[in-house]
Amino acid sequence: MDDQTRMMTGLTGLGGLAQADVGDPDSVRKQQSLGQPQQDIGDILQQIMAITDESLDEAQARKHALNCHRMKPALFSVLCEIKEKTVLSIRGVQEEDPPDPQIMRLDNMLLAEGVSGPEKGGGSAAAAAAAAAAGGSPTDSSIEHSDYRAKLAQIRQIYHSELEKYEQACSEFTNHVMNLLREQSRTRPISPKEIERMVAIIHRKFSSIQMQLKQSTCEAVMILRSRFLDARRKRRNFNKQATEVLNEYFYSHLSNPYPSEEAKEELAKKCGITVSQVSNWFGNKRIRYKKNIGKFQEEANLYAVKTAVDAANVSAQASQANSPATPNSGSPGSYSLSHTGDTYLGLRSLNGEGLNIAPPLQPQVDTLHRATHLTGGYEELSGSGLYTPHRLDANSWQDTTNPPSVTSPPGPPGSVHSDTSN
DNA sequence: ATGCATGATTCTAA
DNA sequence: TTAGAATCATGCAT
Repeated sequence: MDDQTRMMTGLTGLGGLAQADVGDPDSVRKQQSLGQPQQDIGDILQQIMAITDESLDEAQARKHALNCHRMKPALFSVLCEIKEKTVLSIRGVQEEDPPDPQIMRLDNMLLAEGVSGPEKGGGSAAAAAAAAAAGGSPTDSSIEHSDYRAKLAQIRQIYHSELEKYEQACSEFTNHVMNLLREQSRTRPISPKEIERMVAIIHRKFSSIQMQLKQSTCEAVMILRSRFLDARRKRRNFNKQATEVLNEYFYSHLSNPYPSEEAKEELAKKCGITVSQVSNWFGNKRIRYKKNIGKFQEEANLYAVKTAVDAANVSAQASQANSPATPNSGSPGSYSLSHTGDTYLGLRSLNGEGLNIAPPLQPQVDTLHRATHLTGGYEELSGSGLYTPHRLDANSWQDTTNPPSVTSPPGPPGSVHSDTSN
């Protein structure tokens, strides 16, 4: 502060000199003549030296005298006006900038991710949904989810503490500058508008720092998301029960393994997975089955027998109950929703003789048929009158590249069951 | 470490 | 939009 005061005093001293010269026609003339300027500069330097020799009290007194000069406010106000009209008006045009779209984007994103919003915001809910959609067993996903939330909370905490720091630093700096300018406004013309502008400039500088913080926070969240919620990374095998349910459906609908939306929903519910996962599973299953029927033969046999037994049990129960109701209603292996007729129609159209089977029975029939052929057993079932032992070549979905029927697999030795029914 | 199994994604065609 | 096909990335058994 001492230096400043001294400097200002020095400046006022110079100002005093200048003022002494103003309006003196002689001085102008003097400067025009050669040799005179050096003389003046010498004088000024001498005076400066004299100022530095002044005591602090003297300087203070001079400053005070200047501050109390009756013309000072008027003079400063005029000078401020001139300043406004010249320098500041040039800059003023570009100063009223609209809210930065970049920072708005970042804000929105942080809000969506639950970083900048309320504590238990939509971000974690979105994360939960994403984690659930990513699949895996519920336990696993909940573990992953809590881990994800912990990390997100960490990011959030860092973000907020940094933001607070920036805001504090910003307000501190602003206050400091404002005080400084107010102090200086006593010794040089500074309009309140100018202070305002200075504050705005400071805020802009700090907001650009804030943007960097927001940007890096967004990046951190993105990385976290991709690491924790990227489904590919998080692939978990479905549990045994789910796979069993899906396989059961697949092999019992082998002639047309395209579950309807309702069936998919039911399967998803049963397996504790999403509908899209069911779709993925069937997509993968169909293509892999088709590519290598031989490899899936054993599995097909297994599920065929299993479903056939179930079906037989259900039929037996139904007949025992002497009820005309649909035989598979309420059975664990039944998918009544899916029997909307597509398979049935397919069977009818492809089987020249026409089948006299009610649609809900078709899967069991399908399975029974296959079981009969594949295992060489269950002949008693095939002759039960429920089913006519013609191979129903309804599984045309396999036709494109491979021999069509499950009952006549191309590869495996030992299973030379040619489709005699054809 | 390696190879196979498997769920998910992406691209294409219908 | 959906299924098929290819591919990726991970899980798991060896």
